[in-house]
Amino acid sequence: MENKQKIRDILNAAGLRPTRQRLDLGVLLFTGEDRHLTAEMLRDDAFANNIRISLATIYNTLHQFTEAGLLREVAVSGAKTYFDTNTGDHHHFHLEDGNTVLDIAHGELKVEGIPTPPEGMEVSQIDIVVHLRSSKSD
Amino acid sequence: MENKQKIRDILNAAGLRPTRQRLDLGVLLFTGEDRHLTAEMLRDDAFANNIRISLATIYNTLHQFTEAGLLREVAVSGAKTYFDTNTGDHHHFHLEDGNTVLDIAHGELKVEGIPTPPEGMEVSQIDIVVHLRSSKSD
DNA sequence: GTGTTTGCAAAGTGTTTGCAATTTA
DNA sequence: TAAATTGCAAACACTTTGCAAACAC
Repeated sequence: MENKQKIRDILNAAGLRPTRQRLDLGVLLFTGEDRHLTAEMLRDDAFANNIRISLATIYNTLHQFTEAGLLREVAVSGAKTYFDTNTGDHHHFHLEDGNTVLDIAHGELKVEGIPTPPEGMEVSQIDIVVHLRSSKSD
Repeated sequence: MENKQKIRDILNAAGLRPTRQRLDLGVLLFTGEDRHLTAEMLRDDAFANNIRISLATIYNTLHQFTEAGLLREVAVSGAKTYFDTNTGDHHHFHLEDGNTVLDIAHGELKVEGIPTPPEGMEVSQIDIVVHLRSSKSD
């Protein structure tokens, strides 16, 4: 499977040992479309693909990948932490069901007038979450 | 104490019975400056003011106030839920220490180009969090 | 009095940690 | 083989819930 080799390269570049678990998760995360997922979603996905990985390792791996710049943590709302495989500059829709996060295409949304941070502080990131509710008018 | 009467009016208007706990918390929340706080911060604040209230009631009250439109829930990051006594249209700074949330004055920041929500959805709220880190260059 | 609210303790989520066993280089 | 990684179970932080006692109207 050529996917595995690609992931192996990514891990090497990030200085992470290509263990079975990291390779398997890497394939799930970095093959195909960009995704937003929680630790639990990834665990379920792994299970569905007959990959046995403990939740602790899922968490470890997600954080290592994030530290290596392969993922981006997204704080949308509530208790769960989402990880985004799209590390580029973009923002998010968050659905009221509390379980769905979608990308807003880069450029579709812009901030105007970044406010001056308080003394001794600087902006490290700007997160915009557009909360959505269903517009049923029945 | 005239504060108590003001809070009593607010509670009445919101259809909430003016119980001792709701009055006391109301005074803490709606007297003086706008605040951002977690349930635990409010509990500590209450204790410091010799007000005995269980954490369960703090949570209940925060949610009831939020539902009544007296507070606004702010999802900045991490596990804790912040409640903002400023229910107006504004956004937030979030400090890297993970414990401080500050208002960005209304108008200092604007979104340009609100993206089209997916089919059947409509925008219910836009949250902007400007994450800050200390700019120490020592 | 009657329905609402409170407070406790217990249960529930989502996440992290300690550490022995396993795997990688 | 030495160092890094895994997995389990236990610990954790934050929040919610069930229900009897207390309270507001």
